[in-house]
Amino acid sequence: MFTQVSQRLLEWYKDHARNLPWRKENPDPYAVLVSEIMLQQTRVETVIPYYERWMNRFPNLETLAQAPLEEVLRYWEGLGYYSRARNLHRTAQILVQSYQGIFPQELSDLQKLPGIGIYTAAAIASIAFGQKIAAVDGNIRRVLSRLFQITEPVSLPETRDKIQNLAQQCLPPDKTGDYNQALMDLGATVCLPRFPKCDLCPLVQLCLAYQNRKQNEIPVKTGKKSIPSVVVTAAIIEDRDRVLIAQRPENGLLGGLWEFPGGKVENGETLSECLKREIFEELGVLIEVGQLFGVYHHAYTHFKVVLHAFEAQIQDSQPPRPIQAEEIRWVSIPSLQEYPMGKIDRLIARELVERKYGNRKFVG
DNA sequence: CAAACGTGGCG
DNA sequence: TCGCCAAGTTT
Repeated sequence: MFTQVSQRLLEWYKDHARNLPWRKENPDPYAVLVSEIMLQQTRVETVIPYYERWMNRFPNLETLAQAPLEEVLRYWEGLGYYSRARNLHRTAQILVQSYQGIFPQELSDLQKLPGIGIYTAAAIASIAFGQKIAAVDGNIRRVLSRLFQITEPVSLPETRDKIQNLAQQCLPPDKTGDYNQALMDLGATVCLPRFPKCDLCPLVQLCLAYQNRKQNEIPVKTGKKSIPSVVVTAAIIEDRDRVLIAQRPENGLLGGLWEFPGGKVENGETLSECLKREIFEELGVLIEVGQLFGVYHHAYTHFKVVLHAFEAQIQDSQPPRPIQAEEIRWVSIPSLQEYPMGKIDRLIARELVERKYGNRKFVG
């Protein structure tokens, strides 16, 4: 049965492999690394344009290692999970400085690099170096849980171990990179989360879930907790043609990105009181809160936010200083585009440009 | 080891 | 509007 799986899979892959920009006859380990990191928790269609721009600007380990982190984050902006970009940058520097720019081929060595966990290490080792290792991602967990009719929740560590072992048992003697990618492509194009296309599946005759008509009930997921909602304020503080932005601490949400300063509304506070308090705590200055600039809704992975942005002016003889921020800077409105930002702050920055200069230039 | 960590698309 | 999902890693 295990041999059948890989044989049918590899046969199917010859005709049905997706044509993706990072897939080459002899894959460049760097290209595999970049694509794998970008693809973590992120759709292929989203990644492709980012990958193309990235490889154009940072075509190899050396250019990435030498680039300033700020520019790296700017190229990553919009992809989310920004620690991936920082870790990828650090990994490039480590490989250049400590490995003479040559990738280690062993799973355990790869996994020591920042941002490279068990899946990514296995993907690089198999795809770029032909190592005999199963790389098991979300797609493959879905495919194999159906194929072997695994009814325990796939989120459980024991279940993951079980699936990892099954994937390893199905591993062919060679072409392990193709095997791993074939399983992923099957999951992405045929063995879909909802309404799998079993009539197109090369493994349908082997699939236990299909035989028992359970393909729509597997994989089993555990219920998720509901996520909280928070209200926050932000200040657009202008001084002549400059606006004040703050850089978030390196670790944590949107780490290292720039934003319009502000923070969470507390117990029974008005929006205006909140903003004055936050700016005093963060920047050490008193402000006057002006007109409402806009209200923005956004959903992160583990909470929702409603952000109220206000225009504001400093009413203080002291200049602002970075108390909680990594750094603060007065910048011209057009230069806002050079600073990496999260979704909401980028939207505010763009609206600021439009209101100042009309819908002509500088946008995007 | 459960929780933190982004964003866009879809029903 | 809303929940769920998508090539995981780190703490």
